[in-house]
Amino acid sequence: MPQFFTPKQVSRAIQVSESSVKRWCDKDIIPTQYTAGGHRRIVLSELIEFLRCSKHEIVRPEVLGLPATSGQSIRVIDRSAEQLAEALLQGDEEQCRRIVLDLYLAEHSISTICDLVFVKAFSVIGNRWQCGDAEVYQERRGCELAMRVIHELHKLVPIPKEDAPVALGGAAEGDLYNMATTMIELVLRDNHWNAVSLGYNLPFHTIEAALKQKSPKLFWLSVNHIANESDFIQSYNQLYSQFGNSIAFVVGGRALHEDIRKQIQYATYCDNIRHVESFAQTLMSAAKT
Amino acid sequence: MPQFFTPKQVSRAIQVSESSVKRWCDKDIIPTQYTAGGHRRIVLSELIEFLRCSKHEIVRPEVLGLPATSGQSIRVIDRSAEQLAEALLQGDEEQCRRIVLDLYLAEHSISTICDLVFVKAFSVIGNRWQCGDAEVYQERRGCELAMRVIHELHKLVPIPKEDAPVALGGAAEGDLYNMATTMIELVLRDNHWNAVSLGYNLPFHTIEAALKQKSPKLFWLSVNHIANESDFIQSYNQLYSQFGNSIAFVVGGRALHEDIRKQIQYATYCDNIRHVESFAQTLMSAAKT
DNA sequence: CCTAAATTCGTTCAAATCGTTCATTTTTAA
DNA sequence: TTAAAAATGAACGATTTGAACGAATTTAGG
Repeated sequence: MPQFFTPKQVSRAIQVSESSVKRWCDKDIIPTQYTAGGHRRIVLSELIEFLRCSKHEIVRPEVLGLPATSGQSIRVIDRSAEQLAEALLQGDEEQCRRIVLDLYLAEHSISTICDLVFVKAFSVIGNRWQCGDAEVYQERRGCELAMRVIHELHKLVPIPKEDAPVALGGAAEGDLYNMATTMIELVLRDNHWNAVSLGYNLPFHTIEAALKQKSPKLFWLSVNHIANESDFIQSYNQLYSQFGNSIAFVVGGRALHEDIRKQIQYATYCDNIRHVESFAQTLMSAAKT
Repeated sequence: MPQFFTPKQVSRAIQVSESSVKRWCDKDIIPTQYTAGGHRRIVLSELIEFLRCSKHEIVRPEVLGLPATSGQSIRVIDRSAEQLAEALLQGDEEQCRRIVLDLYLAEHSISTICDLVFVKAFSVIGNRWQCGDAEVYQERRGCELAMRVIHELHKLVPIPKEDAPVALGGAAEGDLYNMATTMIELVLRDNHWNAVSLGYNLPFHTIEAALKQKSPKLFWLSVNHIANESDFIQSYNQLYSQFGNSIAFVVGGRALHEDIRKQIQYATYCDNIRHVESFAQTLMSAAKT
C-alpha cells in the first residue's frame, strides 16, 4: 500500500543494516527522494527495481505492508500457474498479487510471467470449467483480478521516453478479450516501446484512423474471436495493403487458425507473448543500426 | 483564480505529516500565504517549486500524486470533466491521473468523481464523436486509460474488513461495458462493503450460481446493452423471484428504459453512481440497527 | 446573520532519522 | 597465501519527524 519507505523499514524487510541502505541511497544504487529536512524516502517502484537487480530478498514483507510471502521468493515458475489459477478462482486478490510480485522479484521477465503464469493459469481455469469444477463467474472474476494485477505491474515499469518508437494495437471488432492486448502493451513498454493498447472490439475503420494519425513502427492485433471470417479477412487485408509496407504487423490469438493465416499477410505471427517480445526486440535493434 | 491548498491537503499529496508541512511553511521552505485568521494557504505554483528544489533530486510528481491541476470547489469539478475528456482523447495518462488524484486529494468523494468526472467525460467524448471531432479509437483508448486510473483509485481505498457485508454485481450477457460495474465496486468498497465485480458479459446462469454461493446482501446489475429484450426480462425475473427476498437488487444503465423497468422488479433503480452509494449506505445502516 | 460542526492553529514531546566515525567482515588482486 | 580495497554493521549526538492537545478559525446550513 504505502508509496514510500524509510531506510530503516527497507533494512528490516531485507535484513541488512540501516547503514547499508543509507549508503546505497547515497551512492544512487537506490534512487532516493528526500524530505525538506533531508530524510530519505524510498519509492516502492525504485525499491522493487533495486531488489530485482540485487540478490536481496524480501524476508519480512509485512514490514513494508506488502503481501506476505509464503517464505522465499519463487525460483520455480512451474507451480505458480496452478497456484495463480487457484487464487483467481477463489477471488483472492492478495494471493494473486503476492504470487506475481514474488515472480517479478525473482527476476522473471514480465513476458515469461504473462506466458507461463497468466495465460497458463487461465488455461487451467478453462480445464476446470470443462470438468464442471468451476463456474463461469469465477473465471470472469478472475479476469477482473488479473487485469488489476497487470495494471499494477504496469506501474512498476518505467515510463518510456518521448522518443521511444511507437507501438499500437488491440483486438478487432467482435473480440471481447482485452487481457492479451493489455499484456502486450505491458511487455512492449517493458522493452522501452511507447506502446498503447486501444482495447477490444475495435472496428477496422478506427484502426485505420489510428494508424494514419499515429504512424507507429509496430502494430499488433489480437484475434480471439471472429464473427465473420470473410469480412475479417477482407478488412484485414485492406488494412495491410495500406500500411503493411511501413508498419510491422504482429498478429496472434487462438482464432487465427491456419486456414485464415494462409489468406492474410503479416510481419510475424506469434503464439505467445514472448514471441511478440522477441520480434519487438529484433525490430528495435534493426531500426537502430 | 489562484489555487490554494491547506497543509493537510499538501501533506496527503506528498505523504508526510501535517506537522512537517506546517513547519516547512514556518521556516519559509514553502512560501506561504495566510488568511485573515492566520491559517496557512499554499499556492500550487509555490508547492511545485518547493518540490522541484527540495534538496537533491527532482521529484516525480506522478509518484507523489501531486496535484497539478486546478483546485477544488464544485464549480471547478465541472471543468474537470472537460479536462479529463481532453486528456482521455489525447491518451495522456499522466494528465488523467493528475486530474483524478487532484480531485481525490481535494476530498471529493469517489462517487462524485465517478459521476461528475468520469461519466461526464465520456459523455463529452460521445458528443465529440457525434460531431465527427473524435475517432472511435480515441474513445476506446480512453476507456483503457480510465480503467487504469480507476484501478489506481482502488488501491487508495482501504481493504474492507472480513465481516463487512458482501456485495456482488456485474454486467449481463451481451453487455460489454465493464467500466460502470468496476466503478460501482470501487464506490461500494469505499463505503466499507466487501464488493466484488464479476465483470461483464455474464450469463444469467452464472450470476445465479454466484448469488447462491456467496449470498451477498446486495447485488448490482449494470445494463448498457440488451441483445434480446424478452430473453433478458425472463431471465432477470427468474433470478429476482429466486433471490429478490433475501438480496437487495440494484439495477441501472442506459439500456434499462422505462418499458423494461415496468416489466421487472428490483429494490432500486439508479441513474448514477451516487444513487447506488446512497442506497448502499441506507441498507447498511438499516442492517446495523 | 447566526450557530454548530469541522478544520486548522500553535505548542509540546517522544520516536525516528540524520551524518559521521570506526571496528569488523568480505571481496579483490598481487 | 597474503595484503590491499571495499563493503558492512554498530554507535553517537544533533536534527527532523509525527502525533497529540486545547484554542482559534473556517465552513456549511438554517
